[in-house]
Amino acid sequence: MTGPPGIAPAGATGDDEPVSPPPRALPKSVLARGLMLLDAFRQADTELTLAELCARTGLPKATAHRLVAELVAWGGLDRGENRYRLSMKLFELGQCVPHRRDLREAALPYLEDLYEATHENVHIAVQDEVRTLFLEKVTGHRSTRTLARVGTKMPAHCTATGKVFLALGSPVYFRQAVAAGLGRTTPRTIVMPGILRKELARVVERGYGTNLEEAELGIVAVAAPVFDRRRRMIAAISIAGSSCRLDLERLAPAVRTAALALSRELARDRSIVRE
Amino acid sequence: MTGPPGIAPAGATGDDEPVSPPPRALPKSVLARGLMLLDAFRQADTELTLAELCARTGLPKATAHRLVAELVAWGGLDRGENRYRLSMKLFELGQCVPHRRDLREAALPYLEDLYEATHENVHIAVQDEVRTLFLEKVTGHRSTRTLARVGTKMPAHCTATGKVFLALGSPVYFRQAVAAGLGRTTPRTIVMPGILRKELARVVERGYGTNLEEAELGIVAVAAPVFDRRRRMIAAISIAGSSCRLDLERLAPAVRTAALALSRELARDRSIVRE
DNA sequence: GGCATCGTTTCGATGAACGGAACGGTGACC
DNA sequence: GGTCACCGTTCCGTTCATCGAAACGATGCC
Repeated sequence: MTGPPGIAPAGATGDDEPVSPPPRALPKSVLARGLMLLDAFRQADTELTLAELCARTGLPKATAHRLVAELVAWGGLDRGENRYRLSMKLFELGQCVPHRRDLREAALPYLEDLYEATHENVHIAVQDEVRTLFLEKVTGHRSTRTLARVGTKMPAHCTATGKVFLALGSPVYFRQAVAAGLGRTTPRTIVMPGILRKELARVVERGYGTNLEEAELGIVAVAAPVFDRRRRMIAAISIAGSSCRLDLERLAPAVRTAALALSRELARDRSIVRE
Repeated sequence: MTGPPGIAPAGATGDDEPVSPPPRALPKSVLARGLMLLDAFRQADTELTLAELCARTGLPKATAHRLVAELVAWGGLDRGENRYRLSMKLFELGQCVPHRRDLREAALPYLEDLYEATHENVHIAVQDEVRTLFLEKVTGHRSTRTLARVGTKMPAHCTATGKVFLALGSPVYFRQAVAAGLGRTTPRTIVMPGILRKELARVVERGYGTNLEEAELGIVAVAAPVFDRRRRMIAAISIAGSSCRLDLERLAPAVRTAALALSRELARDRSIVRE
């Protein structure tokens, strides 16, 4: 409920709550409340205390205590001296996600080939809402450190993989991304829809997308699309590294070739098709 | 229901349930029931229908239906035309598990080095109860296909990484493993506790463990321990591949060196210490 | 020693959860 | 095309699991 249950806000005595508590409507269902607790770990990873969990979820102490105990019993949380953290069981569960598992296993050899040729960061990503989600990242000692992490999402409009999705994936991606706002993360981020559209046209024309320090200063990337058997784009492969070391023009064919080979393999045997 | 609600088959009134249903005590808690549904996907990955979920969990249809709907609303399950599957959100959640994330990120460059030198399967694993859990696996086109998959567990006594844990990890590992039974998976699996103990002594002596077709015929492996800053073993690195191509004696120093370098790095900066 | 904050436990009121039963749709089989 | 089997979905009266304020004990800080 958005409206506070009391009388109209302008009333004299009725203003009991001093504006401060943003009372997220708590889900009534026990299950939903328990799952909120898991969600609480997603932004601030590391460990959380019971009090922190209460603060993040808005649950009363007693309730959170009970539910957390149940999550620990299930094995989803580990507790260490008044601290809770996500447990290895959740990692195992996450690895069972079929779409991700099959795609990773099929892609990894190609990613390794690219890594070996460049020794830079090699990714495979899928589209998730308006963001690009990194399924896997291969990196080494000689690779430039980047922000991209496995399992995290970045805005589509400022990443090479995301741009490929915006250009070659479902048209709704572009609309959604613009509607969500083209946030600026570096001075070189493309924030004007018109310019982005031109850029995406170039992606279509060339068959690959680039990122010229648009997500992170000093980091450039090049990405190519992976298709399923019905020519629908399901993933993107990219190489990212230092802007002064990477020659994107030269790398683009290699990335495209890898993506093409993976596409062919996917078309051949398994059905990594969304429904 | 397996037992028809009619009269007892053999006559006597007391024997209502004809032995067949192993009535797992259903948890009363809603949260635990909901989590059971997620667990149901762990063995038989891929997709499940509502009826299959009921069969696996023992939940009544109406209850499962309600809870599944809630899991879908949370985002943990995707539904596609009367089919449910684990969603990408669970993958993301699994990637937040701090222990696994930090260890993987620190280890990956060393795994890549080993991969590049051998082009065989390179793993990093931790110990989970009596099994060895693969946190990461690097593999390529030229690598021999093996059973080991990221996020899955294998018995400790028949894997190279597991043996290193049994030999150099907490002494309870060995006791637990023997108590759980040394199951045979190939003719070369070591199933006698005495022989295993001798083998583990050799691991201590040499500083690395091997697996000579003990988990999978035709596959051999060599593994070395990774220590935290307090010299407690927290992981193992291994190389696995075809028994006719891999020279374990020659690879062992490389694996040990990588594990040692990783141990030093872990001791240096981050605290990947179990509480 | 007082104070703040933490995690834990208690317990009676309450309503969310339960699940048997009924319903509508689909595909296989005869 | 009629029947059957099985599916997912919805309904609804009963009840027991869930709730959370309050009290409690432990801990650390001023």
